[in-house]
Amino acid sequence: MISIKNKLSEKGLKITPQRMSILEAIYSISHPTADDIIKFIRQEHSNIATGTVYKVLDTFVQKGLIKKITTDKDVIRYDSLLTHHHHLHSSEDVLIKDYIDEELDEILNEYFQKKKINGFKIEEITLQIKGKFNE
Amino acid sequence: MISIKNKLSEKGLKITPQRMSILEAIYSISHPTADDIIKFIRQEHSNIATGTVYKVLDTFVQKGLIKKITTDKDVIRYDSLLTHHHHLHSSEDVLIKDYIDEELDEILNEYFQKKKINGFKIEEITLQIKGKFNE
DNA sequence: TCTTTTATGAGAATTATTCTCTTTTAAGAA
DNA sequence: TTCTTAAAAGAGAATAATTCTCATAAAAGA
Repeated sequence: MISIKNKLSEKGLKITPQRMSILEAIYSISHPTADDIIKFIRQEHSNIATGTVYKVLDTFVQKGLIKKITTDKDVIRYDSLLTHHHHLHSSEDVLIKDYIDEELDEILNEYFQKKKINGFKIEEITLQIKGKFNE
Repeated sequence: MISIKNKLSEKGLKITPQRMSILEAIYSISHPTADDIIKFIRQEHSNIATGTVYKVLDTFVQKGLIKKITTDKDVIRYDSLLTHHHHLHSSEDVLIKDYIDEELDEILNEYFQKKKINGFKIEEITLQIKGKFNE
């Protein structure tokens, strides 16, 4: 809990029970939607206004505490893993898993160091790897 | 126009004025949203029901005539470019450009031929390349 | 403890999308 | 060409996700 408070104050955010619950929820649920977070908080703790959740999530994204993930399949999801990574998307359902691969990142960096894209300055490369999870 | 008809009948789809307009719109607008398509058709030609547009877009995706693209920023967009490619996403606005790079695809294929991902069978790899477009 | 700024709550509003059901139409058969 | 029928389109209601508004509450520093 102390570390959640720290994460908020590190970013200059006021510490409120709502923000702490939301951040806890994001750490507890894998790639949650806003609705997942609302349900989690309402079941575990007290009530929370949906508007608050959306507003706080925006704030967290702005401050770099979490990231958005998008898929073809449904609404926006949030990701608490901040180290650079990619995503494995199930082609059959909604499942998403994080995929960390520094060797791959290295290869991509080298590749795009040589091969410039005309009129475009790369900031971040994320792979959407679509496929099938077995068992 | 004949080629649009052909594209529909190739996929076993009935040729209707609505489907032709929608397909035309997708070819005319870069990475349109459903709403972009509706506006385009209503300004150029006749009226069309929004439900029809959504239904037809789904059908087209199902049949492989177009693909969905997602961004962090807004709603689902559609892509008429069918050859495998990646996307350059502006970090400043909503602009998306197609990025075709067969050399890169080759490198990725080779890489993942060697390095298997445990419990996952890759079907398609798409890069989301975020950055800045300079004029 | 007080003050001020910022956050939260409640619910209305908006937006995107889907659904339902009736009417229309494309396309192959006669 | 006309007929038949399955499939598509239309209209608009319904739903879902998200945003907005504004009054109230509560952090955090003075």
